[in-house]
Amino acid sequence: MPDTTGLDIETMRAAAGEATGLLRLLAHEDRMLLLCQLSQAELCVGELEERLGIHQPSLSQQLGVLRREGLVETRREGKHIYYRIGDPRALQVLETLYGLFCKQNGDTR
Amino acid sequence: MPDTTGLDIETMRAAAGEATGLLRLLAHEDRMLLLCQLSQAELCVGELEERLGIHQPSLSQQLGVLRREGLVETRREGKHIYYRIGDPRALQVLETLYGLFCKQNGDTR
DNA sequence: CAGACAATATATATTTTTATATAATATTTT
DNA sequence: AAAATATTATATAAAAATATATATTGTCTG
Repeated sequence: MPDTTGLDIETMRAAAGEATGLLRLLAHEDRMLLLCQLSQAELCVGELEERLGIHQPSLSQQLGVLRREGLVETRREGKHIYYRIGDPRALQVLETLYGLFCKQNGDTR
Repeated sequence: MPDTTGLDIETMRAAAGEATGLLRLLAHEDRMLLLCQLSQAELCVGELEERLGIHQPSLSQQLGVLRREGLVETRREGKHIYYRIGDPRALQVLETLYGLFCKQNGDTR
């Protein structure tokens, strides 16, 4: 574990604020699933809807949250809008969580 | 990035539920700061209060949340109650966040 | 080009959850 | 019993989540 005790409280609070800001965005089941999908491939809304079984307006709303906060980026292709991860920090947290909650039980995928 | 696309949606949802459950607990500035302190040392409430400048009842309330959810464990010594981290998963997420939000700017501590 | 259709986004209202502050109470040691 | 420390209860405020309805944008057909 890294030693954070030397940091003054103001600095720590600032970092904690940033960190919790990111965590709040990730701490939502649908958004988490969206990001997991997007960590594997760029996908359009319809594909996400099909894979996750989330109703379109909910989907679009959560994608909107992620977009406004910079966690995902988009690209339009005809009537489809493709989403991809746009924040490497989110990706790294996702990776840690994968190790903790998905990889257990000898699944060495 | 690990490949999660092969997991069926039910399994993914279950894992996402667990993961977001943990994240919700971490996505709170005071709780985050508490856990950061406790990642370095076992501390009693008074010490936490002094280090973080959080009012005692707020502190106790958030410690209560963390305790009920198993993220921290306690030990009594006289009139003091010492807290320590009780969930290795929390520790690992904290470590990732430290790398992303605290270690930047050439701080090689 | 108008009109229809398909994909995605936004707005709004409602409910639920979470946070915050204060006050009151409990526990343990001396 | 008193002092120090910690916990719980309660009320209020603020923030998120959810569902439903509606709007926008682009494409294709006749």
